This record gives sequence, C-alpha cells and structure tokens, in this order.
Amino acid sequence: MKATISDVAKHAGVSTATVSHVINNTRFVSDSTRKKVMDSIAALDYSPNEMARILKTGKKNLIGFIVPDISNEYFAALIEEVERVISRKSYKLIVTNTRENEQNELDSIKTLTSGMVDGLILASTARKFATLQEAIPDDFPVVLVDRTFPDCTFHSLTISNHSAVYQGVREMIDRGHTKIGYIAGLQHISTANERLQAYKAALTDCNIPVRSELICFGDSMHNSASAYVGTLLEHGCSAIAISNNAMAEDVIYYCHKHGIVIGKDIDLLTSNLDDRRYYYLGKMGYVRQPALELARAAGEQIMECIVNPSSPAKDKIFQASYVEIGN
Amino acid sequence: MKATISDVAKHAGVSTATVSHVINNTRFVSDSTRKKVMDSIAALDYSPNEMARILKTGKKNLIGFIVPDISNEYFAALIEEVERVISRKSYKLIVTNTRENEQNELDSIKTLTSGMVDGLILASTARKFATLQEAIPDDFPVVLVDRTFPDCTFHSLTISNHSAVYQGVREMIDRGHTKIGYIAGLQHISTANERLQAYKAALTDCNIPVRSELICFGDSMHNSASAYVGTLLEHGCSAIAISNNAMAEDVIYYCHKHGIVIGKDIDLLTSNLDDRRYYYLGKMGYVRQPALELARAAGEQIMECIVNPSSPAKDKIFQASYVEIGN
DNA sequence: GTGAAAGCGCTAACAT
DNA sequence: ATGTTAGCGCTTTCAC
Repeated sequence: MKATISDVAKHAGVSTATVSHVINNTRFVSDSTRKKVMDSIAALDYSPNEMARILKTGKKNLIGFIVPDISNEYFAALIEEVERVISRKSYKLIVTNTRENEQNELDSIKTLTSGMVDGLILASTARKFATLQEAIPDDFPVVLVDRTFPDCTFHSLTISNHSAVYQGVREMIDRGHTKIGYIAGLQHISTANERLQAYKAALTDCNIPVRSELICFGDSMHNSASAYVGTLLEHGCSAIAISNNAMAEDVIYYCHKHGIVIGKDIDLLTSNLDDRRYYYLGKMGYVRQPALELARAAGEQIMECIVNPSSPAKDKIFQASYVEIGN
Repeated sequence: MKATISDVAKHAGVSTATVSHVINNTRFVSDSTRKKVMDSIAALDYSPNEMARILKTGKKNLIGFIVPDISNEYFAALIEEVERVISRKSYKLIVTNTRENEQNELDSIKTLTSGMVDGLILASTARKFATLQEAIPDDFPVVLVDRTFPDCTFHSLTISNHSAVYQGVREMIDRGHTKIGYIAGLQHISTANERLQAYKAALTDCNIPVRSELICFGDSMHNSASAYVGTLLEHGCSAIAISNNAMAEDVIYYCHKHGIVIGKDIDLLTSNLDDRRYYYLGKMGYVRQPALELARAAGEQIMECIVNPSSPAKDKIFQASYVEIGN
C-alpha cells in the first residue's frame, strides 16, 4: 500500500508533526532531522494524501469548470483562458464535460462542490435555475458563464447575441433574401433562445412572416445540423442563419460536399469566437463572440467570490459583434 | 458553515451512524427515523463531504485526464470519447490542461494522483520518462496516450504516423516537388519527432538532401506556425508538410490571407482526426488519426488497470492513414 | 433497530 | 528543536 505520514515518521524515527513540518516548511527543523525525513520520504516513495490535507485544512486551491461540450472550440477557449487567469493566483483548474446532459451536470456539480474545489464555473445546460440552486450548496462560490437564467441569483457572465444576430439577419433581408432559414440550438439554453428571438424579431420588423417550417432545432453540438440543410433548401431558402459554431460547421461542410457555394448559392450567418477558421470558406455573415474577455472576467469573478463569498450577484453582459468575412 | 453529518444527527436526535446508513442505504432504518433524518438533511441543506468519504473508503470513481492542449480539437475528441467509455462504468472524468508546460503537468499529476482519482490518463509533455516515473506513485494506474517514451514502462496507447507521413511526403516528391518545407512540433514529443523523422526518411530515400533551413520548429500549438510560411516560400518551397493540425490551421489561414491557393500555388500535407474541416480548403494531403479508437482503448485500458493494477504494461500502436482530400 | 467509537491521513495548536 | 494529540467529516465494526 501507499506510505502514509506515520510510516515516514516511524522510518525516520521522528514524529508525524516533524514530517509534516518538513513537507510544508512550516516550522524550523534541524538539518540533520530534515535530512533523515527527506531520506525516509524518498525511501518509502511517500507523497502526502491531498484529500486528507484538504479535509483537514479546507484549503484546496482548485476551481471546477463544468462545460456542456468540450469539443466545441468556444468552450475549449474559455477553459484555456480561465486556467491562465486563475493559475496566476496559483489555483488549478479541473474540468468536466456534460455533453449537454443535465444529469451529467448534476453529477459533476455534486462531485465538485462537495469538498473538492473552492469554487465553480458553470456553463449550464439545466432547464430551470431551481435545479441548479438545489444542487449547489448555499453560499458556495459559483459563477455562471455563457449561459444564464431569467431568475438567476448567482453571478453570471454572458455574451448577448441579440443585436449582432438581429443585424446579421437584417443584412440578409437587405440583400434581398425573403426566405431565410434558421437552425436553432437547444431552446433551454439562454443563448440559443436569445438568438432565435433575434432572428424572429428581424423578420417581423421587416414584415416578413416567421414560418415555422423554416426553423429547425438542432442540439447545439456537432452532427445535428447537416440533416436540416437539404430541407431548408427544398423549402426555397436562399439564406440560412445558424445558432452556434458547432452546427454552423456542419452546414458549411454540407454545402461544400454538395457543391453549394457559400456567399453565392447561399447566404450564411454563423458565429464563433474567432473568424480565422471561417475566413476562407466564402463570404458570410459572422457573429463574433468576445470569448477571451468573457473567460478572463469569469476567472477573476470566481477568485473574488472565493475571497468574498457573499458579495451581491453581478450580472455582466458582453456584446457580440456582427462582421462580414470572406471574399 | 456547511452542515456536517453530526449536525444532522443532532438535529434529528439520532446517531451519525444512522444518518450515514440512511444516506447510503446500507442497513435497515425504521420509517419514522428515516423520515426524521431526511427532514433534518433538508432543513440543514446537508450534503455529504465527498473528500471525507473518499478518505475513509478509498473509493472515488474518478479518472483524471491530463492533456497538453485542450484547444486542440484532437485532444478534445479524446476527452469526449474517454468520458463516454468510462461513464458506462459509472466513473467520472476530470480533465486538466497543461498548455505543453511540463511544470503544469507535474502539478496536475501531483494533485490528481494524491488521493483524488483512481487512475490517470496522460498525454504527456514531459522531456524524459524518468520525470514522470518520479512524479507518479508506484503502482498508480496510469495509461499514456498519444505520446510515449522509448523507455516507457507504463501502458501506452499511441498512433504511429511514420508510414502515413512518409507516404505523404513521397507523394509530394512524386508530384515533382523538390523543395519541401517542414514545420515541426516540439521535439520532445514522441509523435512530433516521429513525424519529422518520417519526413527526413522520405527525402533521403529519394536522394533529396535534407536542408535544415527548410525545417522550422513550432510549439505544436496554435499561432506558432504562420510566421514560418513566408520564410519557407522565400527559400523556394513549393510544398510544405506540417506536423500537426493546430499548426496546419495557422498555415492554411496564412495562405488564404495571402492569396496563396492551396493545391495549386502550394502543396500541403496536414493531419487531424477528421478531414471534414479541411475538406473544402483545397486539395491537400492528409494524415488521418484514428482518435476515437485510441480514446476508446485508453478508456478501457485505464478501467482494466484499476481492476488489475499490476498487469504487465501493454504498448498498443494504432496506425494513421494517408489520404488525399479536397478537389 | 440503533448507538458508540475507532480510524482514514493529515495539520496545527499546545507542550516541553 | 521536536513530540503529543485533537479533530477535519465520514464509514463501519461491534455492541446492545
């Protein structure tokens, strides 16, 4: 079995206190005893049990980040940047992936919040805020990121897509499109919902009827959207707006596979954190997400929550911007 | 503060043993006491401290996965698939990102292996195997994935790129290229090294001198490669092979930005798990990584290691394949 | 049907 | 300069 601190103490002929103090440099130990202890540690291949330490001290220096879809580069970027921010305060980041599954999310919350991490960043796929509130211990430091709820009482950091998507659809209309398809994401996700509303608002404001057969619902992840493109085209769409990047990539792929030239045969509105990947795929509308700013703010916010757990919930909203890319 | 099991016991007027048994359904409790306990749990918003439970029982049902670059979709795909596999055995996955930094990796190893997880999957960025061996407790269930070491004594699951890259470069040569640039990754990474060797071997076998000014070294992550493209072109390269997908994306972006048509002005050899993304970027050579197979095997292997920690180290090597994509 | 108490591996007063 | 020991929150044997 794995050696414990008392094994080391026994082996070195000292007390566990001394061993502990050697490990943590937390009080003076003479060179000779220190050496004995170090030797015993090496001899027994000892390393302290972090769980026991955490249990005792309550200090973990660990943040949890629960994401819905780790294979979406947008969330990957958030993770990377959050990690950067908190590592400067010598915190480490632990990530779990839920695949947009609420039960997975609840399981992760339970594992992480019950003594494992000091704080939690959460891009939630929950249906209702109440579910979350129930799952997370009172006063546990949490910040919601990317997605929130109308009745949310946690800190929340989000990106509003309304005006950018609205503008994107308006541009399509201005370019003469009247049959504009929409591929929506999971409607319990605040961002997905907001984007769909923006699409509808743009149409309505231009007196174009919102037709339900032109609106398809994907699962906000890869592989759910391509099936809809054909249908939308059959319905006569000359333009398609897509809720998020993962589904947009499906659509783009579909188009290329079928020889449909983007920006010519079809007008596309898509979204991501960085237009590099889309730059060369054809001319299209693009909703740019300020993901790094969001991640930085989230990292700083969770650190602040830990220091000051009862500060009033902030509700920071970043703005996505509409751009046109390609050539 | 957060309620503990003895708070609940006190509140319900029972012993901690009873509370524990109610929570875990581990011995009979009369309906009336059970109800009292449940009520107290609700009243105090109690949830058990997982760390304490782990400390006591040693059971965690948690696997750690340390990746070097979470924003690389290849690793994201591995994560997602590993999670799928182990969740079927009701294990959860915890991920940390090292950004190709060895110290980050060592820190993560320490956090995870000292009592937090039952097993570790590791795509290592360590320079030497000895470093790893030192950091990981003896007999801790580990499987190395994607990258390994010549002197590795852990289970290791990798993808050989030698023949695919070799073939890709040979095809370039067959198409008449003689000045073929190479953008290499971090050379302490086994895969990056293997690919560079394959490139050199292909040239040598065709009596084309390996010229060091045509070989550039990136960091295997985004944003390190684009700077080299101009240089390689100035040196007269008509073809470029790129070690991994993250850097290839830089190159592709660079080309499009500068009006260099892929498959016409320049020949490219790149690599990833899935050619979808590259499909429409022009005609190019492509090394396809069987990432999902790799991930599945890794998930199964770590589960087996946990059941049987002392089974002899396996060394499974998958084969990447060369394909031509685009049109 | 329930309780008392030991102990998981560690840290940190309190001693000396 | 170092040792003794209580206790972090939980599970589980043993006892009743």
